[in-house]
Amino acid sequence: MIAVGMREVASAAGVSVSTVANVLSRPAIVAPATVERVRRAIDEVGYVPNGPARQLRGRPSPIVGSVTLDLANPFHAEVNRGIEDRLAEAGCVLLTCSTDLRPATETRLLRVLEQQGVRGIIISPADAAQLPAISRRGTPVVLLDHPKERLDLCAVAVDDVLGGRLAGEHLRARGHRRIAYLGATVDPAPVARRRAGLRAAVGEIIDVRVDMHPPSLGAAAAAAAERIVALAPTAVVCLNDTAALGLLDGLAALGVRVPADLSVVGYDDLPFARRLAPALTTVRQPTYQLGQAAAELLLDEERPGHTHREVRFQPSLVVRSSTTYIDEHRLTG
Amino acid sequence: MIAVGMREVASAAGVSVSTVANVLSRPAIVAPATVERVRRAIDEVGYVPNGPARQLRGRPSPIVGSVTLDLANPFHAEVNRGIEDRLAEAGCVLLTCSTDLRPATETRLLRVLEQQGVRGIIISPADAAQLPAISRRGTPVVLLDHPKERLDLCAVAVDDVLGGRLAGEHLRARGHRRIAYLGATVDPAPVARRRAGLRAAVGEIIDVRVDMHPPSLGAAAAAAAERIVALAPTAVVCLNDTAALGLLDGLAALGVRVPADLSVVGYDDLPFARRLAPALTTVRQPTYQLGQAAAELLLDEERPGHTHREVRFQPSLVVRSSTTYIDEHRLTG
DNA sequence: TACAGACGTTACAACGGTGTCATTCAGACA
DNA sequence: TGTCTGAATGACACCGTTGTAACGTCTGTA
Repeated sequence: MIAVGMREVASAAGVSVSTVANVLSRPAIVAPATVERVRRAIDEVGYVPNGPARQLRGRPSPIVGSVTLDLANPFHAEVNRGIEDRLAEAGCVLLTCSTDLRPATETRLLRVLEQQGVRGIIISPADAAQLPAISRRGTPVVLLDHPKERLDLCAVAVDDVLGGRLAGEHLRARGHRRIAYLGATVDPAPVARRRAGLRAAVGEIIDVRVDMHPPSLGAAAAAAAERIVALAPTAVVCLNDTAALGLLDGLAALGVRVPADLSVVGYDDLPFARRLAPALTTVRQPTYQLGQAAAELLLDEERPGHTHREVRFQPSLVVRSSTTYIDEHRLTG
Repeated sequence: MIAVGMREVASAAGVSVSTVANVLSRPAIVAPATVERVRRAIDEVGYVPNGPARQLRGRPSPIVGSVTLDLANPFHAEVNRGIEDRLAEAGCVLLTCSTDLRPATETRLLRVLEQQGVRGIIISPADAAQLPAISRRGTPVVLLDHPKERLDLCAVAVDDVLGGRLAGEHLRARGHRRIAYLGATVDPAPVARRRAGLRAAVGEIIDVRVDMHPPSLGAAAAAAAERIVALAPTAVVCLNDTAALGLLDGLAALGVRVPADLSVVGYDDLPFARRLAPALTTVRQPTYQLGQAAAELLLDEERPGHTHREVRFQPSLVVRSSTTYIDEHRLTG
């Protein structure tokens, strides 16, 4: 229980702490017999290197922090897998946390990560204001699924406007004119851009805004079903699949048939989307690649001539059976 | 970009570093005017405390590590929320990572967490062997969703045997006799116990084992559909809802109707379970409470008279439409 | 035998922050 | 005026690890 450090290893092996340090950091310069002896002593006394002390001496932290909006959303999990796989090659470890869309939580998490001197931060921000300062103070920051715009940071983003437009064009082509958008009272930037794309495609949209902080996103969407029905749209575009899932729940409870009475579009194409009743029309984002690109940019920050840049991906529409033609709707409804 | 430490703050405020330290740690003993001056200097020079240096001097880390089997599984996300909420009260921050069921990854993650001197570790282990040693060396470890058994650690567990039994009894009561179990080639301990409970309830089970490391769990389960159908069971119990989702996909592709041709049971009651086609019969675990209890146990580790103990929860069966009576099956099939 | 050079090992000073202890100084009182 | 008290501040050693530079030893050569 009492701390065992290099001192204990050294005395167990009958050498100085410097030699123990050498065995750990540059074993080539130590006599093989000594290396062996020290290694044995390390196992014997149960020595575990002290990370903070190493960091204090200038060794970089192996930890990269990932700050997500909602860990419960499998979208982030898949992105993280992309990040992790790339980082592992560089000997780093990814530790993730969730802000649940709360700026105060985000600030708290960022402060801890910066103070701990993590190797870098990959973040889907609720509020990007404080990020450039963190980057300037020396902790690399990469924006994820968030437009770079004028921020002096690296960013990986999906063309959200296009995503929204794809959904809108799909619905218009099927005759829909009264289209509702189910969003959060304060949409994160990328979500707001999806809405903008949708609006550009359909001319006008009926806004339905719900307070959806995780984990009640699904429940909030379900509760919004009644409000939406009262507004009599023929289609609803949801800010993401989790909200769409909740909405389907709420609609089912009201006896509203999808898509006969109302078409529903999601966003993200989560694994469950194609197995829902009805299978969900949604917009797919390249999640794994998004993560890989973010990790790549983060690692690039350490290279000398680095300049901040943005990598952009394209979303694609996945048409399933939760959307249908408005004429068909009129006939069957 | 050059590191700004207490030295810079001190000279900006015209005091010594000791005084700066005092302002930060024990502001009461410093003259109010000085406190004010130092605070201003801190903002002015953009000082951020150096966590590793503080830790080296004995201050505990604010970070608690959560090691999960599969971060993409919303089950873990919900558990983490329970942990986080409780930890936040204690001023801690939860950082999560995923082993994807790989013991090598688990070892790597645990090593980093221990070396960083985290405040504690909450883990759903793939392999619990190395955990007691970590605990003994001074990093508190709490087992999550894993039985304590003879391990000298705190644990939070669900009665997995009961969970499996509930699924089994449900199927037997509906006339099923040929029951398959869809599991992983190496089930984590709690999953193996679910199987044991199932077996105890139904007498004999047809084992179908698939290599399902995340993220291909769903795909692997889908691919197993054909094998399962060939074995002609009347019901399948899946190791969790994600596998059940994949299996439903695979069965649909084969034209097998659920539950008419085959009943399917999941485990976890993830949010999407009740919206699937058909709505999934599954076993629910108290996720959020599981997390809270784990956090509670972890915090208790720091108290003087602490002794390791286990907190156990009960699962419950949620019957939906993916399971039906075998007679009905015979008639309609 | 003396000496250069290679090799292996070690002493030491940092890294940034903290607590202990000593020091300084203003003000109060005899 | 001298002494004492208390508050406020600062000098310093230490936490565990690392790189540098210096050390000692040993081999081989002149």
